[in-house]
Amino acid sequence: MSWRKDERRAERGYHHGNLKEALLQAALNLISQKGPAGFTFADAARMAGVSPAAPYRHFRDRDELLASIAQRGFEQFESVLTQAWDDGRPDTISAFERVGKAYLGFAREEPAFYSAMFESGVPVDSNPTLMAASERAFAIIRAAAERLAALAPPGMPRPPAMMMALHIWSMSHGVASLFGRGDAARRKLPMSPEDLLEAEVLIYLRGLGFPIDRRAEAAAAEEKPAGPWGRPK
Amino acid sequence: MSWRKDERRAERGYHHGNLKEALLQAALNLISQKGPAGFTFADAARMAGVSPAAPYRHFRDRDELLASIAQRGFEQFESVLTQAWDDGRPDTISAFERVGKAYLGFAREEPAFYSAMFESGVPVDSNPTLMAASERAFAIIRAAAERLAALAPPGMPRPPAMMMALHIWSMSHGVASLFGRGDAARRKLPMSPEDLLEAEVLIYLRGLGFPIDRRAEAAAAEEKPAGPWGRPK
DNA sequence: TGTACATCAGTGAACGCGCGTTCACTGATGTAC
DNA sequence: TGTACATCAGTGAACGCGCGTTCACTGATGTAC
Repeated sequence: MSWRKDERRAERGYHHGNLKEALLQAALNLISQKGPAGFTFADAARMAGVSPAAPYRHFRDRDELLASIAQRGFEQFESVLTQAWDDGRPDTISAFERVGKAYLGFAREEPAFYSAMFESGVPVDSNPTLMAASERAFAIIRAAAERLAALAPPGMPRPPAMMMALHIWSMSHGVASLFGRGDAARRKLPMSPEDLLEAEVLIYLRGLGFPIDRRAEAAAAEEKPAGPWGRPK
Repeated sequence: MSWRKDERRAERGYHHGNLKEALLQAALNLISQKGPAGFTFADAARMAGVSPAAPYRHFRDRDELLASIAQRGFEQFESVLTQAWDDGRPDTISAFERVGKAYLGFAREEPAFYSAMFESGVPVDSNPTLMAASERAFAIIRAAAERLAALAPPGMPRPPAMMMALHIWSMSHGVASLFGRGDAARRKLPMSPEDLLEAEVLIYLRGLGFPIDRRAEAAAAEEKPAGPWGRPK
């Protein structure tokens, strides 16, 4: 068995070269396998092929590693949302819908990041750089809401963008963490989380006075095969 | 130190009498202190004042204990929601609002239950009785949505109750788990989670065609002191 | 270009600790007669 | 009413294990001259 380790070492030499990165990747792997609770410092070291003392050169303790992951998660999240938003092209509404889908996509494809960011118990506001990363991600949603609010038809009271952003965020997070997660705790749903969220946001926007076509969202409900979804008789 | 333990034993005799209950309480305590990850079987035994082998008479392992807590959580959740709903008295809309507040109240006052139910990684659908308890709780929201849907004014297409229920649930869970939690991971908000959720639901219902007074929800936004909330200029 | 030296990343052995789990046991309780 | 016995809940000692953390160390890298 031990030749494996030796071989690894032979390949890479005494110095790893990129251990910090490797530890983050290893931890991510472990989190996505066993949840944020089920990874240990020693585990990560083992997976990266170094001795259990090596990680201490890069992280003070397990919590610091976890916080680093959450931070990187927020950065990647921001980048995904930014790309989806694409500064509101080609039009605000469809870009907005793309952001919603990107949100769910991230939660499903990166459950390890998502749970480190939102469910690991890392208190975001205790770490300034983590806090800043989190706020940069939220800022995308907020900017999109701002643009949407500016689109308010004449005669309609312009909704506060911050409120809209918080509403949209809570809808997205709610759907993602109940029905759209990438792990075993995902709850079954008689439709795709994407459709559920899209209908939810459209109805909400109509409630704010936006002229949303009623058929678009009705279609989302009707197209599905019958089931607990409860097609109206 | 050991007299403490002896004294405890002297008080209660050789048999504990209600150990299963005591273990559940102990675990709840530990979870609310350190999160669902931070409690151990041995810890719970110690807190209940019994030997580390004693819990095995009542639970196969840690996971079974955790599942029991989640189950009890859903039962209590159901009871809280049922009481708040009060079969739609005095009128459907205000009872519905009460349910929303009760949802947030439960999440804040029972963070240990809430996280065992929704964030502990216990897969709900792997355990039939847990699944059933979860469904009974959701059924209250669904029943309320049903009554609300039946209230649709003439000429308005009646919204599918299941969809409404899922939308409301995701909003409530989103607000609760981002802003309304009872532990350190709670995010700061320029208003109360209750007001945020209430406005969100009202706007949503208006989007479905319900005649919701616009002032009610505007008030929620305006009454607050200025801040990041972004009072319109 | 070569050499000496400082710096740094990773080693591996060691430690104390608490956990999960098992075991034969013992004390208490309930019940049959 | 009393006694014998079965059942059951909790004991406490023991185990192997893996974790977090420390330590003096060593091998590699970079740099000053």
